[in-house]
Amino acid sequence: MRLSQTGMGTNKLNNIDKMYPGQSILLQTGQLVQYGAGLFGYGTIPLLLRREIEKIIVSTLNRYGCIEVLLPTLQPDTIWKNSGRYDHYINDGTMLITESNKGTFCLAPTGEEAMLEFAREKLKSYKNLPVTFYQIGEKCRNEIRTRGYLLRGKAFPMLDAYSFDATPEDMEKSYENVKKAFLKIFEQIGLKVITIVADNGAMGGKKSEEFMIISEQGEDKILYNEVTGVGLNTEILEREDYKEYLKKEYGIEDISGFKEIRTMELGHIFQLGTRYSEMMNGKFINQDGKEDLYYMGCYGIGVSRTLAALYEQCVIKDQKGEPCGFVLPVKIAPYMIQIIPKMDNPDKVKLAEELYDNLEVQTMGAIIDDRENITIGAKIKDTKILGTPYMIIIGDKTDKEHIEAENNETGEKIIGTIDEVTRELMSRKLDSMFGYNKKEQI
RNA sequence: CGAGGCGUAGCGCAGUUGGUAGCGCGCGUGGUUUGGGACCAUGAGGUCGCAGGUUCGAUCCCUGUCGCCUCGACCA
Repeated sequence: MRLSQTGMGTNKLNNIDKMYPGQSILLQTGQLVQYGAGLFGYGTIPLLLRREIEKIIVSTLNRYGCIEVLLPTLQPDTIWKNSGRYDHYINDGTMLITESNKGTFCLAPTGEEAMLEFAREKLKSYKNLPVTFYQIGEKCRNEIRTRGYLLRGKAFPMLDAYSFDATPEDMEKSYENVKKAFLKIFEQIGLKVITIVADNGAMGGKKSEEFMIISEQGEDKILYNEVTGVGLNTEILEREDYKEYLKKEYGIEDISGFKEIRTMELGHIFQLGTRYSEMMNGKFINQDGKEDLYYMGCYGIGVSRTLAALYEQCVIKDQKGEPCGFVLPVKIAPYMIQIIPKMDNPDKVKLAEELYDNLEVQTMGAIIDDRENITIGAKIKDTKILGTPYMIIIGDKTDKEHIEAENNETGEKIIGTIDEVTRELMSRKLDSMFGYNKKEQI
């Protein structure tokens, strides 16, 4: 990418939001644009980073046997009326609708209804089961209170997966399968998550767990045992039968050693049982030739929330301790290297272009900062604004035989000829990718 | 929906005890610069969120309204 084509000027940060420094930087530098409470536009780097997250989600779920599909966000009101959730979602203000001369349409806040319609067409026999379908699509929820920019928005990309099984035992297996996949996904993205027990009340199933990262920026309070790693959402304690529930479903007997901590919810999984199949007539033909209801599970990851969490985790600080930008992990950074040529020296520009072509051919993802009349110092700072992990300055001291790539996080320098440096960067990129592929075992 | 805060240039903010506005950064132009956020000169850019009211006159005071942020309530 040529920075001269992006409209990016130089950026100076002011008054960074202490609560959400990462997203504050994105907004101040125009990488995120706010249109209203909970409504955001994405600049190219956050968008590409979001795609990287989505790629990890898709490739992992596929490896765990799930099938990707895509459902519409704009849906006819009839499917919501059929499931009986139309009034509920309209009354509590969550679901946005739009009237037209062809009837009323709903902007889907979640996907159970549409996915059940989709699945019912195909999963007519027990021989078709088990199946887990998923999509990554835009969800719309008119949240009564948005919060933390991307962390709780009104329109946001979400992964939602739905499993269909013939028996409760199989549902349990599907649930555990997706749970394992989710853990793998967050591991690959580079976020440390814990799974905790959640209240399944609203969804009406048996078990429910949340994927949390421990963070003061989160809006959830959980009880957590640091020694055993067992945690639960405090909302559980509102259940009258919470003691029996924790013991029976999760084997948790004593919560006296649990401490209250703040967390950010990135994913949530549920065993739904037959609740939705009952409401929407989700049936298949069993071995005896009779109709049975699907046992379902549903599973979600907030993609934009995960993106926000990742950015917040990658914030770096200057000497004064003030947030000054990001360094994204090599594994997932849309662009690995930023090349900064000395623009008034035609030879150096030519060398920089050669290096840029080299890196692009190697598909490493390179940015060349070919903006005119911006000092090298300012361009160096801007590599941190974009979060590029490495930079290479092509200045007076640089030539084909002597190039330096600097790691933006550690300051470490890779020095060598243009080919040597390219090769070293390439191998680091491959290592970061291969590193997790190698470990991956189902 | 309850409580609090804030709406003034693209961004971050001053300010006017009422006389229609400034600063820093950014942006345009000319020049000098170019290895860790350069400098000089010179410009462009704002019906001070919106609507009423008080007043000779409102960005400022009053009322209403809309928007945004935070805390709470809520949250598949």
